[in-house]
Amino acid sequence: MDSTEEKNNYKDDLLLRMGLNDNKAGMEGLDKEKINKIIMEATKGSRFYENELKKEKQVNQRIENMMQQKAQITSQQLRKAQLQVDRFAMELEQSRDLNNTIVHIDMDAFYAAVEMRDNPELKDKPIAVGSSSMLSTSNYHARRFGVRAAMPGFIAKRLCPQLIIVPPNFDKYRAVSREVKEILADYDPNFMAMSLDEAYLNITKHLQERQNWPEDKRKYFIKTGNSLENDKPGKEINKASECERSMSPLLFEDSPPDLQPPGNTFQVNTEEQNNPQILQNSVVFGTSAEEVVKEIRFRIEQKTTLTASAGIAPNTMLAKVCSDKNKPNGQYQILPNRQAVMDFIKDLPIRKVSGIGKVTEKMLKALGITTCTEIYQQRALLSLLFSETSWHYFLHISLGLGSTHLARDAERKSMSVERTFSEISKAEEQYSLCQELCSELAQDLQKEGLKGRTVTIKLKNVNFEVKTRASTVSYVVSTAEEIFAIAKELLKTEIDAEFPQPLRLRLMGVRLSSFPNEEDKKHQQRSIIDFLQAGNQTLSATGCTEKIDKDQVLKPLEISHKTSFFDKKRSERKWNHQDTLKCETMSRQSLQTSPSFQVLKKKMSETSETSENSDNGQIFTCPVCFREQESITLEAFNKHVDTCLDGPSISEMFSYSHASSIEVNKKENVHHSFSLCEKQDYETHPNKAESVDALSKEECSNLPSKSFNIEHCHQNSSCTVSLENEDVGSLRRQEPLQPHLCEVITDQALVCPVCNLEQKTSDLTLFNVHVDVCLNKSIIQELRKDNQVSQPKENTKGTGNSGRVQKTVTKTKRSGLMTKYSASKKIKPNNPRHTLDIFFK
DNA sequence: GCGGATCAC
DNA sequence: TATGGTGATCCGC
Repeated sequence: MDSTEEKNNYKDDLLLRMGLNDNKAGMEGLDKEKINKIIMEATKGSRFYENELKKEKQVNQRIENMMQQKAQITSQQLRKAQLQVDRFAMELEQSRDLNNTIVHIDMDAFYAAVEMRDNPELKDKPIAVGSSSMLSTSNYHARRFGVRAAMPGFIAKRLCPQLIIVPPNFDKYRAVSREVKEILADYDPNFMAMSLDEAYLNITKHLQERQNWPEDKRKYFIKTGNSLENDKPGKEINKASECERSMSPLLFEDSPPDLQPPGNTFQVNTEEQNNPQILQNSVVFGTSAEEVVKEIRFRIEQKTTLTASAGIAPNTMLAKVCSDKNKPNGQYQILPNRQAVMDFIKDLPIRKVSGIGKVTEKMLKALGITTCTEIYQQRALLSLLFSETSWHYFLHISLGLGSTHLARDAERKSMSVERTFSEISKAEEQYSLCQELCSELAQDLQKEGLKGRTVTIKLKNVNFEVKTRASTVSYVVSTAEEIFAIAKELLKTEIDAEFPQPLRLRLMGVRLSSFPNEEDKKHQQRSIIDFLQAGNQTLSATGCTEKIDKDQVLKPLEISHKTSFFDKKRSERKWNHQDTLKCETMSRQSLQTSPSFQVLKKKMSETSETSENSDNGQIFTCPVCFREQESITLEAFNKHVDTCLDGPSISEMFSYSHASSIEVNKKENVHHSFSLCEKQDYETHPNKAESVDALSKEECSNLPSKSFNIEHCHQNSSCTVSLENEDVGSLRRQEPLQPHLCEVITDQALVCPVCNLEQKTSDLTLFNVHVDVCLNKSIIQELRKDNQVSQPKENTKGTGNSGRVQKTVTKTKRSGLMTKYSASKKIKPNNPRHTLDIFFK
């Protein structure tokens, strides 16, 4: 969103009593005091407020610590630091690069502006986009009442009872954004979009080329209607212009007139003011950077009827600050010479700089620093009080330095889903919710073909306290079931830790990270060959040799060369399935010989030789699921193959949810991860979307689609599911999430060698995941105790943790572990995404 | 690698 | 009645 005003949201005013806000209270609006009073009344005593106070105290503590540290600094240390910092500053100065022209474009009150454009009724009214619980943005009219982005709608309503809150239409914003993007690409095909309404351009090259452009190429006709396209230079457009400014749906009365750029009405440059004929209905833009940006803004407004603000400077940091200076509907340039830069920087409040937030501002303020000049004056001190990264950053700012090139879109590092809801305290509902989030995440991951090794859950309780818990495994995961298997364990730990009190949650999130990087991927390519060469031994260890030959393993590879990404994914899944079927009859390994135990033993003893195996660190491709396995050891790889053969989480889902099926409310239990059956059913019977676990055994077998048969069901939820031949075909066509056949043996009790607890699950995958997670936990605990990881885990567990283990057992017995998967509470779609960056990618 | 914090949008 | 979702990064373990 735009403007630094919004950065200083009401909380700052309220809790931190920050400096002046540039709210120009008109007759119609409210003054600052009134605004604060109303906000305070609405917020005081709330859990949210209490948490804000708590956070504020933490920040104050941090500042106090810093001040103590400062007090201990000797003048000698300071002098020494001064020399060091100045040396670095000198280097920075020498590397100063003023040769690039960077532009930052920022749409004015974007979402609100779009809504006003498309609904004239809203034009003269205060509006905001969002919901009663959170606003994304407000128009300038509403801002006069103190209504800001990131403010809950219900408080905004108290500030401004006439406020109209419009629910967001992201599809529309994306479409408008795309139009803007098309224009931007003309000036820099590699422009960098920060969100739907913000982007950086490097127009250096464009400027060079433009110097030789004839006037014709810089000429645009003015239109006032919006029916015709006016996006190409020299194209004739409809009727003559009225004042362009009136086209804007925004109200700009509070925009400082002296700051309006001279070309605000696009009155063009002097050259063609001499040509009245052209002035009638067209404009010619000059060749300077300023003219280019005017042209961009002109074209944006012509095309979308929306206004943008812009900043022009030698680097991104400055350009960003500039675009805020003459907002809305204005632009500002810092000329590319050192003096101009330093003049601009001189009194610039540090808070205006992107990257300096509320907390940093407050910390620096405690050191008497509010402007960039003051940063420079205190540079030696800062180098002693802050990390190297931080003081380097501060020094850059104080010298007016920033990026002079736009970074290529970096590879994604994580993907997540989170949701806020009204309180959920029942464990079953929490698991169920977690499962849904995992499904959503898996869908998103699939769209980008991502797999990762670290699963993180995020929990926020009703007091707004946030916790994250992560677990990293040695293999990549991507399906809902795989992710949930890990997330569930993390959640369980938290639930258990709070027992007998419930976790009272208001938000839950799931994130996947540790995606293999390019290096890893190359490695994987090689490893396929390695696998084929060395694979026979590997396979024989799993007893799979005779089932899979090299041709079969090669198939997906060949396909991948010829077909699209999605086709490739599809075929991978087909192959997964076929391979699984081939291995279906394979005899199960007994737990004792299961490779996961070998890995476990090795990890536990951790004695000396990390690698007696020559395959250490190699990456294999699993012959069953055909996913690359970045295994540390052959055993780990074997373990994976093992679990793959065991067929993962469908069975787990089934056993997990089926136990509760009797009590489950069918209607609400709409989309659990029982994708095999559910999806099948979905295709042919769209309105019969109840998940299978909501149905009894009899109902199951009576399902019209007959996608599966349950051969037997114990009371303790053990089921054996088999697919008939024709169903296999249809499943393949439909790309099931988990194309594994599954068989569940429940009578066998598995005892985790780490926590010593009996695991009620019979699914080996699930069990292995548990052991994995458990092991991670215990290693961490071990490390925290500052011990060498050498004692057997049983001992470890016996000491500090026994109480909790016991408790867990109790709880496990109580709930039978087969936690009910009743439907989660209806989640209020409180606030949809604000920014969907995928659009620009 | 983990978890809390900060920041941007 | 009621205070968001996504992604990145940094720091101190």
